[in-house]
Amino acid sequence: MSKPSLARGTRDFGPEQMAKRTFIFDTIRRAFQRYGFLPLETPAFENLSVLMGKYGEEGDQLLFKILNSGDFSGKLTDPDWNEGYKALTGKISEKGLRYDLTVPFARYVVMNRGTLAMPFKRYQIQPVWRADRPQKGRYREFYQCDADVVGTDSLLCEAEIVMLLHDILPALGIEDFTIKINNRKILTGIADMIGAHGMEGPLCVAIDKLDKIGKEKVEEELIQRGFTSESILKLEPVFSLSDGTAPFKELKNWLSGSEIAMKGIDELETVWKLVKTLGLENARIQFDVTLARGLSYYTGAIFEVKANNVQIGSISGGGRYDNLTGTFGVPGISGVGISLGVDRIYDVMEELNLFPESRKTSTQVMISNFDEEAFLYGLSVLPKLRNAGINAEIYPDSVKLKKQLDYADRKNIPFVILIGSDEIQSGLLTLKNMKSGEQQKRNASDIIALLTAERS
RNA sequence: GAGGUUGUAGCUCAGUUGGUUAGAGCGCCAGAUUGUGGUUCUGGAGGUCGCGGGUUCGAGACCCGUCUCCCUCCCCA
Repeated sequence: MSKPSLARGTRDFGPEQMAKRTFIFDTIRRAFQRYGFLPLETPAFENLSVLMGKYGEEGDQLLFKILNSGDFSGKLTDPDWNEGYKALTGKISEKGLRYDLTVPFARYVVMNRGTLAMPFKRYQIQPVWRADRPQKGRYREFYQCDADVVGTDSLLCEAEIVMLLHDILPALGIEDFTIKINNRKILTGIADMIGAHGMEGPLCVAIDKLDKIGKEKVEEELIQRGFTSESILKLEPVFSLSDGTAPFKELKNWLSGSEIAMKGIDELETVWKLVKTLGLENARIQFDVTLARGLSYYTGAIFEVKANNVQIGSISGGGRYDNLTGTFGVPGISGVGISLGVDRIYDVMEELNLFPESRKTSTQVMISNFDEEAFLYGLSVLPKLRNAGINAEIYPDSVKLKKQLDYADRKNIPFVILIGSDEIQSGLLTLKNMKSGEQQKRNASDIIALLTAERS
């Protein structure tokens, strides 16, 4: 016999936590549906050929791989063992747990492109798995809520994502948040402008840390990553720009020589305009050149949402990807989407005390079980309550009333029906209000009417 | 994957330089109360001290390994 334990980075969710999580899921799902997204679910695991190479090298490493079933090592030869673990992995594992919902979605779109009404809008709420080291707000199994549109380049999609976030987060009580937006094309243009063509990857990683470690440290890191001091000098405008409120003009002057950067700026300006046209006042959107995060497949807009005044990383992220389906052989389908992290939103709401006070119980009334005769009588009342739409249960054992009331108390059941010989004889049951302690004698249909009224 | 930190009852934690039988609060169970929960009082149960090895006459404490929690880096929801 061994002590039970949870796998690293995983958690159980008890009834109380589930009530809160369900509240989040329901709020998000309702919003997704209101914007015309349709539901989709995909398998927990996929063939590794689908997942590998989509998230960069780092991502490949964080994929949970599933060992082939059966005699996975039978066909291995001595050279296989000496080729290193990466080559070996390919020979003993063909499947992996999904790392996000976007790539499985792209796979689905490619496999079903003939039958989908394009542009196709889908939402998907499922867990994903990542084999990284757990930390605050970071788990190895967590839920993502994704909404994506594929099959259109329209920047309305980006604007709608902004709207969607402005619907969902306040509905959850998160009023103080910032949607940071950047565009991959601008980053590409910057890399070109400073004479570091194709190096936007490392550039992004370093720049992204600006607000965390400061300008000097960023410059140090850039040198370490192989940028020339000349390039870094040319990068100067980025630092002065980063906290401006309407930096597009400056940015245009600086990057006028880069066609691709100008296109990126233009795209962002359009998004800003569309958001305004959609009637959103005081949008919590902020352009941030230093926002460089994003999985390797992003090509246009990049989003990241931060809840302010909390010690938790971003609660949402997303962006536009032009060639994700291309990696499955079907190019030319552009997509854009957003992903909300339920587990982090939960942590934020917990930290800010934002969960509405909800009834911790689902049972509204419990019938006591005094003795055999009363039990049988109770069984005849129970279905009447349930048929009337009242959540009801009967205590299953004939034990001391004290114990039964204690159970009701602990389960936060607001009403108890006491049935004994008196009640059976008169047909008037004792309805006890557990909060006030008061009791009244009523017949079954009166009780149903009372409880129904109580519920609303 | 690199570095740091933590682990003692169901929970939160004490436990002296290594020394008898490892403690407290809360919770749990039972009784006070044979038809009445929360409050109170009384009593009780509950520990391979994360796991494995080592040092020692003797280890919860010291050493090594390992797992886990939390944190920093990397990266991300």
